Amino acid sequence: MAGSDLFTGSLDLLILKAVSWGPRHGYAIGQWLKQTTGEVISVQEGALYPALHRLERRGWLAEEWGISETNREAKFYRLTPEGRKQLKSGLSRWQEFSRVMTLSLTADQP
Amino acid sequence: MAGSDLFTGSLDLLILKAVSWGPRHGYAIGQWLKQTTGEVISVQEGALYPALHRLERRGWLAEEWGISETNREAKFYRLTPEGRKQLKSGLSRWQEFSRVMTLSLTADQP
DNA sequence: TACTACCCCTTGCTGAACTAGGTATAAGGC
DNA sequence: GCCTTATACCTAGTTCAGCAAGGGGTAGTA
Repeated sequence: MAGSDLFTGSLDLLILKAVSWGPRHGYAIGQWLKQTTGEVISVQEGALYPALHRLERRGWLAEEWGISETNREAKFYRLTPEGRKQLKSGLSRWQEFSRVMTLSLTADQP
Repeated sequence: MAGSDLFTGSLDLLILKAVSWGPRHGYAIGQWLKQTTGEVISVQEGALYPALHRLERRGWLAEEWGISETNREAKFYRLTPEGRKQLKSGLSRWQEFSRVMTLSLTADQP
């Protein structure tokens, strides 16, 4: 399929979700993805950071330098109001999509 | 997200499913997709036909000219043994992916 | 001192889907 | 006979997400 283990387009949604509880820096977002999705969805840094910049460029995220929990410089991403709107619509889009997809894939001969 | 309403990579799987009951020509596959997925997943012909050629090139589909139900020339696609194997693994891949995706997207603050 | 974990980034490439066109035939209405 | 609609196939050019494979630098620890 596309790439190795991602259905393209899902990463943006996961990122928005990851920062929905408050500002987070890129590396922490990557860690969260790794933990919650396990080996099923693996996101490389070469995909993660460009995605963050993309979402920032669209105005869905806002970035700000700060200090991480381990006392290092880190760029924190915060969900903008527009980003929260996109998260909401993206969630319902996902639900509709996965519902229809599963329905089709388990359908009997028409 | 990617494109307008597809999660990239799902089309191949849907096509394999569409021909799992027996040979079907491209146009009929498009009609089936339109019917079962409604407006949620819209597949343009400009995406469908290249996808069919792609799957044929991979050896997952075999093509053969024939006559359609409406008495026209049409190219029928049949699932090869390798294609059936791919359908099976694609299905479980989808289940795993959608499970993890939904889990992550509905997760509470960690 | 070396090593690991943390934290950021880019370039070049592949490939799926979109946009926007094109050709041709059968059936049915006028 | 002619026009429209539905059927049935196709391609070229573009966009853009993700991958592979690198890069740099800092804090803490052995």
